[in-house]
Amino acid sequence: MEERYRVECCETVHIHNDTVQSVRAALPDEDTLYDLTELFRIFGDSTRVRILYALSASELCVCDLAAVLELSQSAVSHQLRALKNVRLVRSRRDGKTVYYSLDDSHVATMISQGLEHVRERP
Amino acid sequence: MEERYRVECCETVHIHNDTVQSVRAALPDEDTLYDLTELFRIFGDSTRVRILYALSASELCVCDLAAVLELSQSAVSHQLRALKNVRLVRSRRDGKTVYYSLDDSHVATMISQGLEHVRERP
DNA sequence: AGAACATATGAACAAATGTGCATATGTTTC
DNA sequence: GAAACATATGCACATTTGTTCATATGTTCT
Repeated sequence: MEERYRVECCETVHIHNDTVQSVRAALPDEDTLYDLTELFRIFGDSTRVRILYALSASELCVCDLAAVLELSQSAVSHQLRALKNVRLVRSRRDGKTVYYSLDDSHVATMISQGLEHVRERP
Repeated sequence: MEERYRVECCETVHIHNDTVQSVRAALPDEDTLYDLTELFRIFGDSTRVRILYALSASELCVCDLAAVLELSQSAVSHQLRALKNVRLVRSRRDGKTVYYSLDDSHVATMISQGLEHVRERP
């Protein structure tokens, strides 16, 4: 699925191969990059962003979330599982009810950074 | 595409409707939520995450990026456009070459928060 | 034990999306 | 102006992915 690439860039050498080499070296190892990608991939969905934002306001159970976001219980539950897999949220059970909340401070930071970004310019 | 929802949550009232109401009120307005979602959606792709990470190391031209990430010029260019649309990257032209860099500090912060997150636990 | 309720999950389908191909645009050099 | 090069873009297609439906699991209460 991937076109063959050239090690030298742009055929000519007016841009240094050194840069390409050093940036390549600066990339995290493949596992870390995979995890990072997976994290942002899970972050990158309308429903999940809304879930995360709601949870940044308050711990909520599945049913509350479904009500807040006007989604089916099943859809919310599926998405919560995905969020939990990358540790964006955590859960605790209280009787029949399962409460979800943001897992750690990074999540809240990312959301607030995102908000600042979109609010910065028209 | 969306199941009808209940305003009261969980049929019974053991979880307060107050919470649902207040969380709903705490959600950003629809436009902001749309932009935030769009931002994270663009963030949430393997190729684009790698592009952003590479750019966090150094300003690069399209061709350099293609070489660094071992992707076709076309694929990189398509993704750069998407990244530019949500202002995650910016570009400057120098002759035939177009250089890309991260747009602002939020982007770098989000990446580093993401990295910290994935590195936190096994 | 059985009924009622909250949540989780598997399968299937519709919709969204990334990539390659071909080609267009923009810039420099001869 | 034409050729060469770097980048951009429209289209088509294969893959991915979010939702629904039906059902399973887990918990409480009588």
